[in-house]
Amino acid sequence: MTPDDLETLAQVQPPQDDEADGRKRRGNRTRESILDTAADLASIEGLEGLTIGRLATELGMSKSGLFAHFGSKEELQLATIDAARRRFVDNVVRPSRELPRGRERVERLMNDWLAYYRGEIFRGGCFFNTVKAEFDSRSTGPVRDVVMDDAREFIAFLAREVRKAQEAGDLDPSIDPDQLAFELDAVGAAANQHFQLMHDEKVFERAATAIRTRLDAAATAA
Amino acid sequence: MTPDDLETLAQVQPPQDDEADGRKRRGNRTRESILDTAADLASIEGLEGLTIGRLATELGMSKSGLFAHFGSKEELQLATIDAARRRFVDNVVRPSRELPRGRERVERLMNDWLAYYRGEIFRGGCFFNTVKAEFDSRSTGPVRDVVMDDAREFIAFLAREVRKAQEAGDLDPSIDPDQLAFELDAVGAAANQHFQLMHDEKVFERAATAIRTRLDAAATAA
DNA sequence: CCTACCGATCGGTAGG
DNA sequence: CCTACCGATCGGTAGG
Repeated sequence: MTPDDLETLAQVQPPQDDEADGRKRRGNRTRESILDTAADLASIEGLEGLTIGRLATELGMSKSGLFAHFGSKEELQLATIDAARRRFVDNVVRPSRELPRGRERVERLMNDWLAYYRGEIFRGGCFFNTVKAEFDSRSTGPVRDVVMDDAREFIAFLAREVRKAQEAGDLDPSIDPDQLAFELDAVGAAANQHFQLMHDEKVFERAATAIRTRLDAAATAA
Repeated sequence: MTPDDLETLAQVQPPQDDEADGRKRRGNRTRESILDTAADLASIEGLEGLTIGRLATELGMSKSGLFAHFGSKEELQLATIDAARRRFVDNVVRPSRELPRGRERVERLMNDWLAYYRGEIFRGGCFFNTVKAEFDSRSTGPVRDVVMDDAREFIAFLAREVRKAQEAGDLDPSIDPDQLAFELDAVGAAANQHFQLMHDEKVFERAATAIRTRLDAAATAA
């Protein structure tokens, strides 16, 4: 459909750094390290369980010193989601871009995704699975809306990659990309949750098997 | 393997009621209604987000009046899980018991499960999906342990039903029941989460399609 | 089942 | 980026 638009997934706002004295630069570096820690904490406790006091303690700074970087807890939550999205894109979305469109790229993407779960790129497992579950039944608000958009966007991204593999002649054009994307996403989320809950690495073999079976069934008899 | 042991899933402790004056009976009724409300709140906010103050307000009683029924927040959390398990068993596990073992029973089970999601039997969607995600990356403790055991037990229950369908000759004996159970569980959990997040009922058609495809592929060519 | 409390922590602010 | 605070709420207790 659209070209290789990982841009929609990676809305990176480059930190401003236009003052010569380096104070803003230092401030931005502090901000980034705050958000990295915040994303790790939130992957464990969620974005509500992420409290300013605990985050400040973890960083060895005062609550108000930390708070000065953000106007409110909601701003902190939204900035944390942005930082987490960058980490997700770097680890899961970007690497497979170097491969040509097709089944091979889809498989690489799935492998990177499972490796990201297994490697606990966030301290508490996938940040996005945690916050999706946290906000899925809460009333609307800016944070919930962003979480929902990201969830939707990732499945749409998977569906686009399936469609490209169909156009490349690797996958049967008659299958429904959205259906396959839903099933792939379900398997990945389940693998992350079971791994976090049971600490059993075998679940990744189960997930890989499920993904392979799904792609084999969708493959063109070439 | 074992017989129709839904007992392991439904460890119902019948309320004691041995005093003639009805005070205990009333107390137990109050306790049950507290736990029903607690399970609904926890399905939205999680078992940590379930605070004694909010629960008391919702029930129109004082914090300490409510607290008298439980010795600690942890006791309240564990009792809430018990109450939620009963509701889950009544709605998802029990109905299909009336069918003979086999593929038909598995399909009935899956249908009841999706109907339970769609019908929002808990106010915030499936209680167990919420608390699994909440506790999956937390450090061990009694609550996390029970949540993990329940998750494990449900997948094992699905696997047993698959095995019975194999023994009945409905499903190919060469397929791995644990693998199929993992995939069925993944699809169900994803359907619940997407429904809660996007409020789109179409996800249940996707889930039903995924389940049907999985069972068709596992069916014996009869 | 209640009122009345406890110390700790929450998000946030004043003022520097 | 700090100290020093605010009112609200947390889990829990004393005493009835």
